[in-house]
Amino acid sequence: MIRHSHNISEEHSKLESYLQSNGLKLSFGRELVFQAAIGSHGHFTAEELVKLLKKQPQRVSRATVYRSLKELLEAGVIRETAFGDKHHHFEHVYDEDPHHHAQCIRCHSFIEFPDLKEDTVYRPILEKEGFKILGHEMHFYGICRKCRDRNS
Amino acid sequence: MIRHSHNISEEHSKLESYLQSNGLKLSFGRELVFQAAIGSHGHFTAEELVKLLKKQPQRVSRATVYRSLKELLEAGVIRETAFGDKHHHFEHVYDEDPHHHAQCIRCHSFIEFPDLKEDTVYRPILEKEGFKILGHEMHFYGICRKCRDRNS
DNA sequence: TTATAGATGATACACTGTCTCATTATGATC
DNA sequence: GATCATAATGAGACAGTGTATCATCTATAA
Repeated sequence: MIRHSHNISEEHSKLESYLQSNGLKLSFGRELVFQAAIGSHGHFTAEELVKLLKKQPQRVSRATVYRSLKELLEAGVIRETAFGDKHHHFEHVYDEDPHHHAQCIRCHSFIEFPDLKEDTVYRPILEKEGFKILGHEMHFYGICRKCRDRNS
Repeated sequence: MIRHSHNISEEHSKLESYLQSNGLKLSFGRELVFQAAIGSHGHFTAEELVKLLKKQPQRVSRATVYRSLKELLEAGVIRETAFGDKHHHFEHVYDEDPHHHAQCIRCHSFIEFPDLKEDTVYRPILEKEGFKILGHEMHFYGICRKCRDRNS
């Protein structure tokens, strides 16, 4: 069961209103980065988009990809998922069920599980600090079933 | 209220048994990295330890620091905390109150807030998957007060 | 003593993300 | 359409992080 709480044009509107309220324009480069991000499945990294957008007829530079990703992030179109490695990981919000990740510290595989709104406990605390929450992620770490079996 | 669920020699034993079961020796370099990691407060990055250990009379190289940190990680003496930037962050397990982080996507500063056991909702789900939970972290991202004020 | 295996440091390296700057595009106003 | 101000872009330089290599050193066992 996939919840279509968002649709693409809704996401696009988010971007547009973010751009407008910051005096920015919906340029061709931004549009392409938006399309690439929305068109992705699962996670992607900035560098993956860079490579992807270098292949296209209408090429987009690294600088633009990084800049646009930051905007998409602030606009709430994508969110950052924090894994323990050196890349920034993103995933888009559209058509995704909110979910979290549990990662195995041995094989680095991860499993996803649905969001159950556990974050509500913390929201008042952060808001009191003046922190504007754009999103959150639960990150469990441990040993996955395969690695446990392998050991015993 | 600080929970002393661990003590230093216990952590040291963890390291020793890890080394032994992997045919490694408790060398002077490893011992120094261990001391530095355990002696730290809050988070630290690999590079911070590198700088710290370069100042000491008994100098330790970058390569050794990175190697040893990986071992401490697998031994369970330190854990990785996932921020969205390009550094690996660590913190040691000994003598720490469980807490979480909210990070600003503009200035990368973060605030900490105490753990409120929100994870209990998810534990049954993960256990059913055969995942052995070693720990978890909540990671909020957004805009901090300073950066919000700066904009308006 | 010798042999073996691990430990180390120096260094080269690849990669990620940031920054600058000169150039180009955009769009509003006249 | 011409002009002007402002934003957008790409190229490339750059700094920082983490990895890999390799020759040398150390420790331990035989």
